Amino acid sequence: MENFNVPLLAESSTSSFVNNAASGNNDSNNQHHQHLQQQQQLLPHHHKDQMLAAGSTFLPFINYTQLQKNTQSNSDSNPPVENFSSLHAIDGNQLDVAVSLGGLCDRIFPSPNPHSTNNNNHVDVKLSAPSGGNSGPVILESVTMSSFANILFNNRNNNNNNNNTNNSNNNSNNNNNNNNNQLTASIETLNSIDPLLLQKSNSVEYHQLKPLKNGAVSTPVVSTSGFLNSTTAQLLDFEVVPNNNNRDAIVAGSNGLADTTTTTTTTAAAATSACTVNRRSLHSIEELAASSCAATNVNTTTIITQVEQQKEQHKEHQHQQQHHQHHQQQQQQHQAGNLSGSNISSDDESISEDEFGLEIDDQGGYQETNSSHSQQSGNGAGVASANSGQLLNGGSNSSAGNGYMLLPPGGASAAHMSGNVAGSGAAGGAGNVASAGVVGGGHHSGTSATSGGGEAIDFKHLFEELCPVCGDKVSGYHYGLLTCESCKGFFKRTVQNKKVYTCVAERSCHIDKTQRKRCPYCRFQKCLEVGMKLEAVRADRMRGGRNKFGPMYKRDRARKLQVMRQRQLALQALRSSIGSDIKPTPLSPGYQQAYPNMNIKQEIQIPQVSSLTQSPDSSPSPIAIALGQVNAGAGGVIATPLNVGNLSGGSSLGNGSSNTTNNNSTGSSGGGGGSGGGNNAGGGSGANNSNNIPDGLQRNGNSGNSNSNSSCHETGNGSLQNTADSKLCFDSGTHPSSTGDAVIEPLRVSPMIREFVQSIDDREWQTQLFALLQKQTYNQVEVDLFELMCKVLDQNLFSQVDWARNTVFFKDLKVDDQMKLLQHSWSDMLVLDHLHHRIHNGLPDETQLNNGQVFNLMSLGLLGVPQLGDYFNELQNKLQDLKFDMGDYVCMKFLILLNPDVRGIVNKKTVVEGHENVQAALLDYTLTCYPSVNDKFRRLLNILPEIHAMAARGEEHLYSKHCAGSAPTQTLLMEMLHAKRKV
DNA sequence: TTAGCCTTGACT
DNA sequence: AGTCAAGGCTAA
Repeated sequence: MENFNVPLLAESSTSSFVNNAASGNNDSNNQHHQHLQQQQQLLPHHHKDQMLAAGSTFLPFINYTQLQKNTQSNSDSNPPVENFSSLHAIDGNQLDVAVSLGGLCDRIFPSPNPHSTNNNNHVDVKLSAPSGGNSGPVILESVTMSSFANILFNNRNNNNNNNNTNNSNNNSNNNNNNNNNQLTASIETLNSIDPLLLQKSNSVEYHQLKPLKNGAVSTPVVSTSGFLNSTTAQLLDFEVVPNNNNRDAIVAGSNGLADTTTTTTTTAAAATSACTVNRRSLHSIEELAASSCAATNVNTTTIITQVEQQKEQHKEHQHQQQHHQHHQQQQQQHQAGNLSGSNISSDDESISEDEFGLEIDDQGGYQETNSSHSQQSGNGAGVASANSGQLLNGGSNSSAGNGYMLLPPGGASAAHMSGNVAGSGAAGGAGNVASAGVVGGGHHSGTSATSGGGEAIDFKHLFEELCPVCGDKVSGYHYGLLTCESCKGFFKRTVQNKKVYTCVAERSCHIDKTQRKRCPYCRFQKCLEVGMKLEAVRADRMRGGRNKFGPMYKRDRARKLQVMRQRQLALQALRSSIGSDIKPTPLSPGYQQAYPNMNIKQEIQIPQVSSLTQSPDSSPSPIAIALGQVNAGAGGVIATPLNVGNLSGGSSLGNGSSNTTNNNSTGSSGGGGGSGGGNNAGGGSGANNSNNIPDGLQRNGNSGNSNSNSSCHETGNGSLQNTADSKLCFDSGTHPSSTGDAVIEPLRVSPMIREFVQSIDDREWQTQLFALLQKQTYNQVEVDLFELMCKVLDQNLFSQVDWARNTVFFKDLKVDDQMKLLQHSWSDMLVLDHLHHRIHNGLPDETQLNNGQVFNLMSLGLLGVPQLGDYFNELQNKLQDLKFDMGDYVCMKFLILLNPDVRGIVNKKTVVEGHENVQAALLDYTLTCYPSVNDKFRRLLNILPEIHAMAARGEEHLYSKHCAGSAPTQTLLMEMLHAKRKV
C-alpha cells in the first residue's frame, strides 16, 4: 500500500482535529467544535490556477466546517460516531439542505448532483440528520465533487468498526432512499476526511501526493455505495490516515523527480500536524515523471534549480517550500505554455491587425486607458455578491472570507445572470447586440456609443477596463495583459526579486483593490492566473525598448476595438429597427470586458445543432421518434431551447456572427448568417435567442452554422413542440425514411436504448464546452491552444465518468472494476463522443475564442493529433453511411465501456451480461429500424476497433506531450493516461 | 513593501 | 518625434 501525505497548508487546527478524531479522543468533539469555529475564520474562496480550473466556477458556499454539532444531545458515553445527533450550521440551520463544499475542490463536476437541493453546478455535500434520534449517525447523503482529487472515500477499507458502522448506515440510508448514489458516514468519519478536504482546498492537488511507505494505521473513512466516488475514489484511491508525525507530509517535487520532502508547516500560531493519505492503486504524475519522463520536463531548468537551491537552504521552512513548489508549477505551466511551439506564439508578428478586418489607430484612445471608470468593482475575479442565497446561507460576500466565492475571470454571478436574461429578452431577436459576450447587467457607462444614433464611437472608453488582478483601473498593458500600475509593480518586484510569499490563510485570499496588500502570495497567484507573463520581466533588467509582446498587445487592442465597433453598430441597427422602445443599452466596454462570460448558461451560443448532416430529406431517427422528440413521420424535431431560435428566426438570425467579434469567421458563412446587415433585426424571435453568439465565441467550421436551420426541421404542420428539458435535437440525416425503410415503430425501440439515449445530455456537454473555452480565454491575449484542448478533454472526461457512473450495468460494479473499465475506454469514448457531436449536433471544426484565437474543436476528437483528421473523417463517413443515430451511438458507447476483455475485472459476469445485453439491443434496433442498411450491426461493431486504434494513437500523443511537459499536469486526463500504463 | 510617477529605448 | 511597455525611483 502506498501512503500519501498531504501537507497541511493552513491552520493546524485542522490536523489536530483529525488526530483527535482518528484516535477516538473523548475530547475530540469539543476540539472539533473549536476547530469548526476556528475554521469559520478560514473559509476559503478559491483562486484557482487556471491550469486546474477547467470549468471551475465557484459559487457561494457554506463550508461544512461551519457546521457544528448539536452539543445538547451529546452523550459522553456514546462512541464518538454517535455523539452527533444532528448537525446544525453555525447559524442554527438544520443540515438537511445542501451544504456546498465549493472552494474545497478543484473543479466543477459537470453535472449537478441529482440529490442536491439546488441545481447549481457546484460541489456540494448533502447531510441529513440521523433518523434514529439523537444517537444516530449523520448521514452523508450525497456528494458532488468537482474533482477526483477531493474524493477521498474508499470502500476497500470496510474492514473495521467505522466501516461497519458505515455499512449499516448505508443500508439504512438505502432503505430511505432507493438511489444508491449515496454515501453514508458518521460524523466521525466526516471528521476524518475533513482535514484532508481542507488540505485539498488549500491547494494541494492530488498529483502532488507522494507515496510514503509507512505502516500507518488505516483509518477507513467512508464506505461508498456506487456514487461518484465509486469510480473516482478508486481512481485515486485515497484514504485518510492519521499521522502524528507532522513532519512527514510529502509533496512531490514539482519537477516530477524523486521525492521531495516537504513537510507540513502551518503559518498560524496553532500547532502543526499532518495526516497521511493512502493512495494505492494510482500512480501519481510524479511517479510517472520519475519513471519515464522526468528528464523531459524541460524548460524549467532555471526555475527548478532555484527551487532546489531554496529547498536546500530552507528545509526548515517547509511551507515556503511548498509555496515555492506551487509557484514553480505555475511557472512551469506558464513556461510550458509559452514554449510549446505548436501554438500561436506570442511573438508571432506575422499576424497584423488586418486580421481583424479593420484599421487600427493605435492612438485612438489607448492613452485614455487611465480614465477613470465607474464600473462596479469586482472584476472578473471579484466577489460575486449576487450569488448569495443560492445555497444554504449563501455565504457571505464580505471580505471577511466567509463563504464568498471567487468568480473565475469573468465568472458568472446570479445577479448578472438575471440581468442578462432580462437584457437578452429586451434585445429580442437582436441578441447579437450583446454578442461580445456580456449583456448589460445594469451598468451604464458614459460611452457615447449609447447616446443616440449616428454618433461616432467614443474611443475614450475603448479600453476602460479593470485590472483583472485587483480591480483597480488599468494603466496599460503590463507583462502580457492590461493591469493596473500597482499590480504591474508588484509583479515586477516579485519576479525580479524572486520573492517567495506565504499565505497565512488558505491560499485563496480574495484580492481586490483594498485588500491586495494583505496577501502577496495570493496576489501573485492571481497575477499568474490571469495571465501575467513571467517571461515579460526582463532578466537583464534592461530598460526601455519593446518586447515580443508588442504585436500581441496590438492585436488585442484591435480586437477590442472591433468588438466595440461592432457592438456599436449592432446597437444602432437594433435601435433603428425596433424604434425608441429600446433605451440606450448599458454597454460599457469596460464592463463587458470585465464580464465577458457571465451568464454562461444563458448566453452560451451552442452551435447550431444537427447542422452537419442536414439533407433535403432528413427526418428523425427511430429513437428520436420513440422518445417523442419529433412528430413521427413529419420529419420534425422538437424545438429545443437551443434550436427554436433557429427555427423561428430563420437564417437571418442564424449565427449572425458578423456582428460579433469578427466578420472573418473562417469558412462558416455557408449561408444566411452572412454579413453584417442581417443580424440585428433578423430574429425578433424573442426568447431563446441564445444562439446568437452572445458570448463572443464564434463557432466556425464545417457545420455552416449560419444556415444550419435546415437541420432542425419544423414539424409538418409548422407547429413546434417545445420541451423545456429536451436534449439537443439529433439524428437529422440518419433515418430510415430516406432509404426506404418502413415507417418507424417507436414502440419497437427497446426500452434500454431509450433509456440510454435519455441519459445523454448533449446540451450540457456543449454548454460546458463553450463555457470552458470562454472562461479560459477571458482576458487572455493568447492562450496555449494545446493546453486548452487538454483542459477541454479533461472536462469531457469528467462528464464521461459522470455519465458512466449513473448508467445501468456499470453502476452495479465495484469501483475497482469501474475504474478498470474506464481506464480502458475513456479515450475510445472521447473519440466516439466527438464523432457523435459532429454527426448529430453539428459540432463545428473550430470556434473562435474570446481573445480572437481560433480553437480547433476537431482536435478534441483527434486527441490532439492533427494527422488523424482524415482517418477521423473516414470514420465519420462510415458511420453516416450506416445511418448512425443516437441509439447506435449510445449502444456503441456502452459496448466500449462494458468491455469484458478488460483484465482483472472481478465482476466479469455483470460486464459480460451488460455487454451482451447491449449488443442484443443494438442488433434488434438495427434490424428493426434500419432494415435497409445492410448488416448495420456488424458494420457498426467493426468500427469500434477503428475508433480504438485512433484513440490509442491519440493517447500516445497526449502521453508524449505530457512527458515533454507540454500538457497541463494536474488533470484527470493525465491521470488516466498514466493509469492506463500502470495497468 | 507599496504604488504612483519617472526614465528609458526599441519600435513605429 | 511619438509611442508605450519595460525598469527605476521614492514618498508614504
